[in-house]
Amino acid sequence: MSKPVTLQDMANRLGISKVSVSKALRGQADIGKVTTEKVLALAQELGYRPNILAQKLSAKHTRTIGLVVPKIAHHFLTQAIDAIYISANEQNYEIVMMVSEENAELERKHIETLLSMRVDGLLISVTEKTIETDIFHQVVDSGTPLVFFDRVIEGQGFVCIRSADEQGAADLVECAINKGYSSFGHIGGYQQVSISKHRYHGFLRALDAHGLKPAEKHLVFGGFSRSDGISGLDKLLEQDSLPEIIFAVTYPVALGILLRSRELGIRIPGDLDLVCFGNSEYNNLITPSVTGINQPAAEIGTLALTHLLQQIENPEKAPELNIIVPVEINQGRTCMGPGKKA
Amino acid sequence: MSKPVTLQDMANRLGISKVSVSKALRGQADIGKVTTEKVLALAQELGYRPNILAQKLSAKHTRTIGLVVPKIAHHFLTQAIDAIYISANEQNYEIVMMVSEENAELERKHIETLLSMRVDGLLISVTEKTIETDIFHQVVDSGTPLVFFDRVIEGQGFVCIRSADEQGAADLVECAINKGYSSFGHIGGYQQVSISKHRYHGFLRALDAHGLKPAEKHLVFGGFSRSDGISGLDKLLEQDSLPEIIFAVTYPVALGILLRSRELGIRIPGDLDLVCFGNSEYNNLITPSVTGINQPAAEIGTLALTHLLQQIENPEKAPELNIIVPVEINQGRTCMGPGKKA
DNA sequence: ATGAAAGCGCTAACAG
DNA sequence: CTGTTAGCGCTTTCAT
Repeated sequence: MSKPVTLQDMANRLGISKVSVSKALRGQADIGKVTTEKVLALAQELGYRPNILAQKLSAKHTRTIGLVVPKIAHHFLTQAIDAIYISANEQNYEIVMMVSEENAELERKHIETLLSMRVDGLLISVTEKTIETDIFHQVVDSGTPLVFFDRVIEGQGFVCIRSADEQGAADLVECAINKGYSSFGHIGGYQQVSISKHRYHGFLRALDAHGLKPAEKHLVFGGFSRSDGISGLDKLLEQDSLPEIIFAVTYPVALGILLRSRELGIRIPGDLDLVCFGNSEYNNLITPSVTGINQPAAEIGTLALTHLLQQIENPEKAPELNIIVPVEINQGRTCMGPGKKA
Repeated sequence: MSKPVTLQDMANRLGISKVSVSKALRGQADIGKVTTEKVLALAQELGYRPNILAQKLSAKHTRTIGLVVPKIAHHFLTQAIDAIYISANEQNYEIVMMVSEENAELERKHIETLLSMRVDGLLISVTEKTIETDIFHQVVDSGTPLVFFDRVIEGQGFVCIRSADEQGAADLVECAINKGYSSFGHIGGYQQVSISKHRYHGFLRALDAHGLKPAEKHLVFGGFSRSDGISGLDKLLEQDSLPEIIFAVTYPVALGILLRSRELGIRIPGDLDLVCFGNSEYNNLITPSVTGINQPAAEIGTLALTHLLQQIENPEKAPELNIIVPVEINQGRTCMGPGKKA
């Protein structure tokens, strides 16, 4: 209930000026040893805590970086966030994270707030519905460094760090082709989102390289979550036939497919096979484990932070940069070859 | 690169005082309609963003609450954090989250920082190693409302919101007893942490009620993560016999046990059965699904925030309060009765 | 309806 | 070595 102790309070008690107190506290060389010690002792005694708000207000930078993510209960993001927090802590930066809840308007609002907080830079993974990009340009134009990670916005001059979505998808599909599959379906994400587009393109590219083509009716597009996998499979089932194998845009979507197929008595693998982009720490405990892609989430998070800090310390405006981190296939049991059961 | 626009800048442009600008921006009634409109238009044009630091510095409260968690890649916490963020957003509060990484010193440092930021209140889930509690008392004594959730500190006058750890554990063990088990082991957490103690006590209570007692050699205590489950099972295996069933203190520990047993060719269920406190969204996809406890993570998070805000708005010092949210058993396939395979 | 003055707590610049 | 002055950007009196 008591008001926090201020520099002035301490100055009064010691009969010196608050500037001296401030200097002593920060160990500046130009203050007498005795004075410094007296100040330190009093600070200790009174439980003095500097007001960071005031410190930041009078400083040029805040050593705070804003982090905007679409959600946190998401395996990739959770890991990336974790890594970002840990490295920020090492570098003595604070993170202020805001959750956009896959809502583009909220995302915008959060960015405004973060700018109002005068963060030194912004780390953003966009929502699955983000279309307008003017706010991001505003950010950069106003001189605040910005780095996108995972869900990025490419071709507009930004710095982006992401998984090798297209290549990974292509490799995965190629791997399935080599096992003998020829009829592919895709349950994909909204096409305005970079990762959806890349993964879909990788899928098409690999098929094309083998003279294959997916049937229109075997393509479904929606969101990234389990429920989208469920509804995606339902949509596929409205058609007169199923593909041999489905490529799901995310791991949660694959799980949705798994769950729904189980409810409907469709055997995976066997009746229908499955690969997806992504993985989870639980995958090797799941039956069947899904054949998918490991994304280096922590690495991407750390890399994004590193590049952001670099921009912050190096105030020239960064040119467009696209860093694409390679991914690897994780062999599960949902892609064993056409018709084969695990 | 351009300096942010300030009230003064706008005042100069309009030839009025910055006070008027400030008032107009906030829609105070005592400013002329035309002036207000001119101000609003200019603000729009210039992309004015209030400096939140300055606003907070001159305000009594910051509408910011500090959140300290031991980690984020943890099913319960992820969900609780998510809920906290969402309700805070609804109430127009900002969350500043810091991750203590299960490190008591870092936890302390983060709390200091948060106090220095003049957060209006603190939400804390302690590390698995937190022993010293003086810092928490300092917080409360200094008049900053504090609410513990999940991993709480009881009996020291704090406000705590947690799952019914003891009752849940007792119910779970009771349920196993009713299925015919009589030989129980426990892979538990450090006993200074509230949830470890409660779950262990519930375990003992249920056994005791049926005249049962665990063998010393079947009790292992450590941390809360998968690796602790692995090493815990290894320790148990050094003994001359295994219990029929193990009660694991957390879901990750149970997974560790599952993984290790699989490596060693110990069948679960069958050779060894298993129950645990906790669950995950993947549990019904895992083989075998673990019989465990559903914790209302979102509810606990929201409740914690609600109580904190209540304290913030109601400045009397809150008396000790322990809210215990009931949990429920989730039937999996690792506790089907002694000797039965799933 | 508008603004001058003072203050939030701290730091940088410059004197003494 | 220590202190004065000024300023960070905003809000709250309190006059006018």
